[in-house]
Amino acid sequence: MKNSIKRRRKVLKLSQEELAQLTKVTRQTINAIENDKYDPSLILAFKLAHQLHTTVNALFDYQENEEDLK
Amino acid sequence: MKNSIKRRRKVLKLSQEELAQLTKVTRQTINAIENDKYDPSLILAFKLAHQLHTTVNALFDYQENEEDLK
DNA sequence: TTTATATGTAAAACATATTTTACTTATTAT
DNA sequence: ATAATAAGTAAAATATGTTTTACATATAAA
Repeated sequence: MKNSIKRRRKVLKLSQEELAQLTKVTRQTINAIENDKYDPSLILAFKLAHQLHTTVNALFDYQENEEDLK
Repeated sequence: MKNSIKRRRKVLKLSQEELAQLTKVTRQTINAIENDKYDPSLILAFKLAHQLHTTVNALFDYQENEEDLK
């Protein structure tokens, strides 16, 4: 699932490390999610949306044909 | 994290089994999530929101003080 | 009141998300 | 050009989410 974390993070002039601290995960987690290694947990998605001043639905680009994925 | 899946599912007169099939998970997964055993993955949260005609943010009740949870 | 459908629950196996540690490359500032 | 900060990546360990199988209870229909 695509997301606009990197773009929105840069708008707010935050480093991966700073966003990691704000959401209480490691920098590697932020990096992996920005680079589509895996999707975050639901609660981390909410924290990211909150810190980036948006909603989960706006931050993540869910496509109908992702129906088969977990 | 609380959610309003059961309530919204009943509005649409769907059984847990039917919602499970629509979102391509097992009935036990729906049951566990409705009864707050664990939170769904992000992609399942999107599928549930979609089938229940709502958004992830509206379906799940994220609270700021859940900051410490994963 | 028996039968069918729906819901609650549990353990083991399996899949995915996150941390930790560590090293590398890229970008920015001095 | 060197130093500092930021970003990309990876393997192993741990945590969490999902399936499978199975059984129990509750609710609705015949």
